Amino acid sequence: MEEGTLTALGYCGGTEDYSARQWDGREGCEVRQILDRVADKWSLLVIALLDRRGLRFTELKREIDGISQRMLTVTLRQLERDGLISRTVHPVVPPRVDYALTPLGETLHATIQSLVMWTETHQDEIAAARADYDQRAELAPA
Amino acid sequence: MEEGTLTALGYCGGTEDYSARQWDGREGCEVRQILDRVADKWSLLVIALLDRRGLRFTELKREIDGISQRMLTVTLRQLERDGLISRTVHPVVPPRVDYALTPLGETLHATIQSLVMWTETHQDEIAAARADYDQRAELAPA
DNA sequence: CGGCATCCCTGCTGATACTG
DNA sequence: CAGTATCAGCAGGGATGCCG
Repeated sequence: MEEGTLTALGYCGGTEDYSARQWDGREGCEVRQILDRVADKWSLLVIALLDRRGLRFTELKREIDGISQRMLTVTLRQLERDGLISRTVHPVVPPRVDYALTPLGETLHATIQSLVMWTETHQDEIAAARADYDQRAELAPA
Repeated sequence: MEEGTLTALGYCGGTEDYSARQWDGREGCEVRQILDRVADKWSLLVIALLDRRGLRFTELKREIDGISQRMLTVTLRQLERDGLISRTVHPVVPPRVDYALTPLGETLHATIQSLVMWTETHQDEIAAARADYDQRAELAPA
C-alpha cells in the first residue's frame, strides 16, 4: 500500500508540499478529531507538564491552576485512551496514581513544547498587536 | 475565590530548562490565554490553511468544512487582533476580502504545521491505542 | 460577497457530595 | 488520595435575517 489514503484523511495527496494541498474539512475527519483533542486547552497543559517524570493526580491538579477535578480526570482519561499517557496505580493505602508520557506522548510533547515556547517568545508582540488593534477600533467609528 | 494575582507569566524562572520549571496555572496568565487562542479548534485550521497565499472569506469557509459563517468571522477577527493575520478589503463591486498571514503569523504557521504533521503521522497509532483501550474496557467491568 | 446582530439551545464545565 | 455521580449555569456556537 502506498499513500493510498481512504476518504477521511486530513490531506488528500502525496506526502510533501503540504502547503499546496487541500484540507479535508470533514468534521468526522480523523485528523481534525485528533487535532481537537491534542490542541485542547487542558490536554495541552497536561502534556506540556508531563516532561520526563510522572506526576500524581494531585500534583497535576496543583500545577494547573483553574482546572477542576472533573476536567482533569476527563482529560487524563482521554489522553490515556489515545495512548499518549500511561496511568499507574500503586496499591497503597492512600491511593497513589502516577501519570507519565508514553513514548508516543513524548513525541507529541516535543511539538507542543515548541508551541508553548512560541507563545512565550511572542507574547509581547501579540500584546502590542492587540493594543494597536484596540486603539484603532476606538478611532475608527467616527 | 480571591486569586487575583497580577503576576501573569507562563513560567516563573529563567529562560532555559523549561521542563523543570513550573507552570503558572493562573487562568489570567498571558501565556495560558494566548495558548488557548492559538490552540483553538478553528484558529488552528485557519492558520494551517493560510500558507503563503492569502485566501478569501468564502474560500476559507469552503475549505474548513463545518465552520459556520459566524465562527469564521469571529476567529478571523481574533487572529487579526492578535496580529497573526492581515485583512485586506478590495473596494470592488462584489466585495472581496483577503486574509493572509503576517510575518508573525508565519512563524506560528511553522509550529502549527508541525503539530498537524504530527497528527498525520501518528493517527494510526492513536487509532490503535483507542481500539486497545476500548476493548480492555469491555472486559474489565466484571 | 462579506459581515454584523439577534435569538436560542446544546453541552461543556464547575461545584458539590459521596465512595474505595 | 483519587476518583465517580449528579445537577445547575452559562457561554459557545448554529440558524436566521438584514445591510454595505
